[in-house]
Amino acid sequence: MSGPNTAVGSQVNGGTPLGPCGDDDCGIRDVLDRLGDRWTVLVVVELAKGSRRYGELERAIPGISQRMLSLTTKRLCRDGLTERIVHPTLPPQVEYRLTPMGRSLSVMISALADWSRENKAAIAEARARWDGSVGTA
Amino acid sequence: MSGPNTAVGSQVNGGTPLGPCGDDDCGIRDVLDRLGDRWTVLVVVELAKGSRRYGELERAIPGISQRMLSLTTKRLCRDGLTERIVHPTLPPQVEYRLTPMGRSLSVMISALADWSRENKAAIAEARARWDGSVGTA
DNA sequence: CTGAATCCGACCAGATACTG
DNA sequence: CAGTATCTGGTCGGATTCAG
Repeated sequence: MSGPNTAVGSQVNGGTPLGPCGDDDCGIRDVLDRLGDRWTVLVVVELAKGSRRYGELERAIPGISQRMLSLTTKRLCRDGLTERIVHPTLPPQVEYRLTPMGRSLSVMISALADWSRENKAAIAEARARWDGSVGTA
Repeated sequence: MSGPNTAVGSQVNGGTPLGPCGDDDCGIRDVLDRLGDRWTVLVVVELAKGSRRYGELERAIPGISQRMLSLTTKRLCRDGLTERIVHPTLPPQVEYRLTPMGRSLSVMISALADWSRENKAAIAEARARWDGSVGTA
């Protein structure tokens, strides 16, 4: 997984050199603003397992408040990443599921999760080392 | 319900089914907390192009304050994603560069940037459609 | 059950001024 | 040039309450 690149001063991938727009961020922020919040990623991960109802999501994501779940699903729907299917039953049932675009995003998130797992220990170690040499003085 | 995931089996990727830990987020948050803030990603992207000095980063990332640049680089160093090389010259020069782990992260970010570019238009369109049907009434 | 609305605290981030 | 310290404000997120 480690970058096979040899030159530090060059790009790290061949497909997109991270900077085809020059100094611009090319809209990375657009995605990160969405992924940056506390819950969006977790909701996408849960929906990647299959369609879920409101209460199912609430129970599947410990700690999320109704407010944040509502806001998060609404934003995802707004951006075309999820669908909201209302079953006119009694009591009402609402089903959420990823759109094809949402599913493609979940692949990105999955890759990020892989990276996280692979490097979590190394990060924790580096952090401990830094804290030890700086904090203790 | 405790385990509704058993009968779903609709994962979107084969490598890692997004949920090998059951109900846990597997530390995705650890990465997202780092990537979530406004500047970390931009700094990593800039450093992916090559080593940079403090002032170079400041100029390359329009809008970043000295405070945030300082905090961001410090956090990246702490997590072992960047190195800080001090040249004992006059005036002092400090060079920042990605570590191998940082470079591997920049690959993830690059993939995310690719996704962003590919889907930005679709997101904007979906958002406009949603705003049009909901906001306008 | 599925939300929306409101209040409120916590944290992030910008501006500014100062130091080595 | 390369930071740090302090003040302040805007936004995110939680708890509660109300509604369809």
